[in-house]
Amino acid sequence: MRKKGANGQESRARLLIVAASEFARSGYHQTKISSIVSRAGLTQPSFYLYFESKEAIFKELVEKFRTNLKTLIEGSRVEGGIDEDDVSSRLLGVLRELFAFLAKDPDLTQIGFFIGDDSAIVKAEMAAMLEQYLKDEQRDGLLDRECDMRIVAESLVGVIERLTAQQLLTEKRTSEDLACHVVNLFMHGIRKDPVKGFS
Amino acid sequence: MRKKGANGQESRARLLIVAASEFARSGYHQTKISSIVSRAGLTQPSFYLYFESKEAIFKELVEKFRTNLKTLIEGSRVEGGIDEDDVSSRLLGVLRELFAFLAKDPDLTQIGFFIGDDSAIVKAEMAAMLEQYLKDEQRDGLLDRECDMRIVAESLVGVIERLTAQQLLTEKRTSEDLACHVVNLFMHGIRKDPVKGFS
Amino acid sequence: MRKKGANGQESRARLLIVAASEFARSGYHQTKISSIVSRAGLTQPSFYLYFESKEAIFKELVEKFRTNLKTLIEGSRVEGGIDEDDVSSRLLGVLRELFAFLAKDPDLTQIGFFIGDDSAIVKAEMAAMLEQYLKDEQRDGLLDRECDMRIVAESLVGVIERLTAQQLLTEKRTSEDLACHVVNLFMHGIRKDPVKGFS
Amino acid sequence: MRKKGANGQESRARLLIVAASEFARSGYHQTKISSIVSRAGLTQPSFYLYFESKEAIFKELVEKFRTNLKTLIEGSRVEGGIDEDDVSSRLLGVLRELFAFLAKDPDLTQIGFFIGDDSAIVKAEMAAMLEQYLKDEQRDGLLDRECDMRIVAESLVGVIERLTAQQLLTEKRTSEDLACHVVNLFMHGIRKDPVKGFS
DNA sequence: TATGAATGAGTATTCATTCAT
DNA sequence: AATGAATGAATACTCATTCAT
Repeated sequence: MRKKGANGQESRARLLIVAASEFARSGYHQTKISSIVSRAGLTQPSFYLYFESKEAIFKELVEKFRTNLKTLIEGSRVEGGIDEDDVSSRLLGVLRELFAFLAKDPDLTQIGFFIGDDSAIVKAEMAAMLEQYLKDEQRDGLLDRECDMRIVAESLVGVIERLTAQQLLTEKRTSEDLACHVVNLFMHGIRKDPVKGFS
Repeated sequence: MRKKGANGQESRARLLIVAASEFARSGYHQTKISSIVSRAGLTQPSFYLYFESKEAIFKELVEKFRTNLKTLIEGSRVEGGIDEDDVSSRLLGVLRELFAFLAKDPDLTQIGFFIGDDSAIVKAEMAAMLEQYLKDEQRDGLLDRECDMRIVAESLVGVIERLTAQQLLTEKRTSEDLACHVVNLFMHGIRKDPVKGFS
Repeated sequence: MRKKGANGQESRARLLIVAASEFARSGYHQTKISSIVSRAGLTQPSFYLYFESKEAIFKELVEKFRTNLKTLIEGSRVEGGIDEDDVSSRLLGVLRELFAFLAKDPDLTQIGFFIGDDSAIVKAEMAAMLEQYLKDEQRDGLLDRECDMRIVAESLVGVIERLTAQQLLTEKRTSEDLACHVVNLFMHGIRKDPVKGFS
Repeated sequence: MRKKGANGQESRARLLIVAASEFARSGYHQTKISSIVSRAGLTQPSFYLYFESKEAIFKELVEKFRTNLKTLIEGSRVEGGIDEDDVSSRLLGVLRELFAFLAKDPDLTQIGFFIGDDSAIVKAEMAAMLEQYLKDEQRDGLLDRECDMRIVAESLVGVIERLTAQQLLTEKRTSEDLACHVVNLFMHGIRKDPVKGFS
């Protein structure tokens, strides 16, 4: 039987969870230490037992998001893309994983992908990664030679960004669902009568 | 001969311009009244001669953006879409106008489209408008029946959002250029060998 | 007719005076901004209208003391020492001026000579100055060749320091009085039967 | 074999030593309990096992200094002054002992003689003691009748104070050396051609 | 039209100290 | 003898806003 808060790591974890929720809802500046600690059942000085400053806990959350994302990307390079023998399937795999990742911890996604100052960097890295992927497929003759993959990659990031915020985090659509739609859109466009692969 | 700053409307206008620039660069909370007035060559009390509060001037800027946008959209319904007899051309017209609008006053775009709390509403309205347009074309048999135009419209907004922030406001690409690329992407996708109309 | 506090420079001056008094009585860390402003009839934010920080106002006071002292020393080199034709008289002149200076603004003396981190430097400079003066007189054959003027100068500073704190600032003795005693002590010592010049 | 720190008296002693070092270096207010205990290899609650408060441990150190000093003075009355048959030798003995005492435990000297609020009292007592001694010699006709021994004693304390801080604690001079210089200075002054006894 | 002067309300951070184990 | 966890109380500093002129 354990006393309330007798375990420091538990308190630290609670603070992280509550802080993520507060930052996600109100942003960095609006979020006050006092509300974090009160929701975590602690007092202000206790906060400084576990984190150097407000900035420190925020950075830790951002870093957590970025690390998770990096892990995902590195893992998917090896595993995700290779076993599929079809361009669309490969792209679908990539997007499915991305959306699934972004849906897993909404607060963290909000912070790392939308609120944090680093979110611009995160998206730039994501764009660069996608651009590389698209150019590889293009070089293999599997995608349209005429396309400017720079623009396509940026567009893809924009789509992911918006659908995540509007459909995924609001739970209107599943990551599976969104991935399919985006692949179709990007592969065939919306002209009449295209040959469909997924729907 | 007029005393320095003796014209109130001039001071008010200067404050609006400087405030737009500050808000665009630093966001709402980071921007201090003190820096706005000092850049405008006034003192703090003078600010309150023209605006009720910090929030008021910000809202006025946001409102200006929204009004401009509404004007654009209403104007383009009558004029823009009708004279073209080709779907792609019509979409191109719409996007060209949108990007041109977003490029015209970068500070205002930053505020109304990215910073303000209302930017979510603006984008939602834009998505709704585009969805309606796309559904109209779809009903006329000019676009793929299978497409979920809700998702397509949201994606289009995402693309506009990101390309505006990354390419348009940074002056890497022109609005014309971006409009072409987006139309191609959305009309044909990136599959190999699509029939192109614009590039 | 002037409203209370309508003059900014007056408020600033009042803050400086009150702060000097508080710092002198309680030291740097014990002195709170809140007590300074309340004694000056202002509120906390007003303090920051005139001074960057608590450290800044303290430094300004220290600097004021050091500047005053420097002015005194430079002035006395030209004027004070030259017209007297007797070693004792010259030393008396120097000490009289020093004590008079230290007695003039007790709070400032307390801060610059005893409390501030720089007080060590001030005293070291004073010791160096005195050492130079003594060595000059010694070179001219007017003081004992055997004396280590380094030690004498340090001792003199120690004496000034203590007599200032114990006798001068407590108003038990005048600067005139103290200067005489110190000159006698340093010139003749306390042995029986020395030839006296001042008493 | 003894467990690490299992001996309470050892921990207490360690705390005293570390605290003395910290207080001496940084002063009372700058010194934090947290740094004392961490340097002593303990935790904060353990501190309160041995001392009531921060003030308590500081006072204990001050008291230790004062007790040591009192012991010295009482001892020297009996021993130091009597066997010498020369005024200068007796004063030399007193100063030698004082400087030696002040040099023995620099941290403690720093605290008891310079930092603690009581240091003023300590010095006042020292001044009183010296004044008494000087007046005794004066009454016996061994020192100049004209001298105000109050001032001389205060001066002596000032000299001791400064030379201790500048020369003794910085190890530039030995206590023996300083005692000689001070005796010479106070006995003969710095006039040309005095009869010397020590140099 | 403009401003010099002033402030109310708020917020992150620090540190000595204690409780339960 | 020792500690992990927690806190009460205090303080420097910021900023939007107002008053009297």
